[in-house]
Amino acid sequence: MSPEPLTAERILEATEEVLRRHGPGKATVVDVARALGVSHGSVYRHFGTKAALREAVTKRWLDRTADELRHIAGRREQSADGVLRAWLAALFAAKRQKAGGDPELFATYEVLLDGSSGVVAAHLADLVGQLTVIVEAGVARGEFTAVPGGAAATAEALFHATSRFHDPAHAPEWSRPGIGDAFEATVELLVRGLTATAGREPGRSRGH
Amino acid sequence: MSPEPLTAERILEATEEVLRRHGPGKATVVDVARALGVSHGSVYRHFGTKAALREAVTKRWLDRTADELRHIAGRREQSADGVLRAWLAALFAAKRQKAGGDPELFATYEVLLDGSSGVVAAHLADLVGQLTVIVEAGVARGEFTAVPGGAAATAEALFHATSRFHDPAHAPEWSRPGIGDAFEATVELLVRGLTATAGREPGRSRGH
DNA sequence: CAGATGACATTTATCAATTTCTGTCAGCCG
DNA sequence: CGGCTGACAGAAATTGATAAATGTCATCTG
Repeated sequence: MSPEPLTAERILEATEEVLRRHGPGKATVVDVARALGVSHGSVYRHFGTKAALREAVTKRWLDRTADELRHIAGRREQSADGVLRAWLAALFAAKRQKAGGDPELFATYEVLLDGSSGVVAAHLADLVGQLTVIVEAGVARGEFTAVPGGAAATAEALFHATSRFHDPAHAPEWSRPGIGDAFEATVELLVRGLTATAGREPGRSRGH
Repeated sequence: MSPEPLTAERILEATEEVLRRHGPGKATVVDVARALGVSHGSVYRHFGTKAALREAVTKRWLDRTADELRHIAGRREQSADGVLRAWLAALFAAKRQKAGGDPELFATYEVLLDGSSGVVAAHLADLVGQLTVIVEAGVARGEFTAVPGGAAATAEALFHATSRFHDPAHAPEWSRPGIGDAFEATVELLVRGLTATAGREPGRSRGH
């Protein structure tokens, strides 16, 4: 009655399916076990806790996006400006697609996200790391000027400055009409800031 | 037994006090009435609904910050760069102070905020309006270059790009050690983008 | 004996009964 | 007569008893 061996991978697939069917609130590990035709005790052999199972399935979901972006960040044949724009656009597009394509599943993962802070932190660190690579490449070419604090601080600033276009908390805005223009405007402003002439005095005039 | 006439203002003060005492979940309009020594029917004479009362008290709270900032936005004796930096720093400082000074009360208003979407929208529009004034002044002086879309679109981009430092959703991060540097880095990047040489080609190189 | 099972204790969710709160309004009071 | 009251109906929150889920582990099975 067990055609294939019970592997972590199969459990994760079944979990995704159960989550898609029942939603985050009503998906139990008994449901997952039933979908696989095994007892729930067997699931606990692979994932010691329900939270661990949810985190694993969340990680998988996040990694899919991160891997998609990684190869853009690695491009060297293009101007840093172009790579940065492409990467940010791809990030926005990926998130928008996930939110717009299957809203219920997206809502499910939104719930899962704030139960797996460690996984999310790692994901965000990964993305900021990719941005850091892009910024460093741009600085090396003399195209970009990093802010005081270096490429890592610059990447973090870029990431947070664009959070309206990738943070799930802002997902409701992504279907608004002017959002594409707002994205363009923000990216334009940030790219201008990065490509500002290096020799110029950064302007540290204090506020009051 | 009624020393002063029952005015909307007195009700709002009592409501703030009750909210501070009981928190948003357990603050009832009967509590507010009792604090004022009147029946709850009298409160309903001034605020037709509990939601209206909560919105009014929320508006008061938000307006305090907005008014503080308004006079900074109006400064003309200073460089636009300086005004912008001062305004953003004041916004961040005000929010940080509210969140750090009385965390429980801040949490209370956080709950209130997502029950009064209209009031919040108006508040955000007000702040973006102030930023627009600053950007317009900078453009008029030849200090700033707006992004395609004009001063309003630029102001909106600035506002969203700095949301990590004023959106209550990010309040937990405001007590982290490096947050001041992160703020400086972000503002630096944005100001550079605004003050970028007007003659330069904005760089519309497409991603892929 | 590696891997799965299902009975079990403990925690967490569900549901209906009961209480409390919101919002209205006819009447009271100064 | 303008402003306040308090009894009331319907809506929402609380409670406590019941059911279901999580996580453990001695036992079984191939």
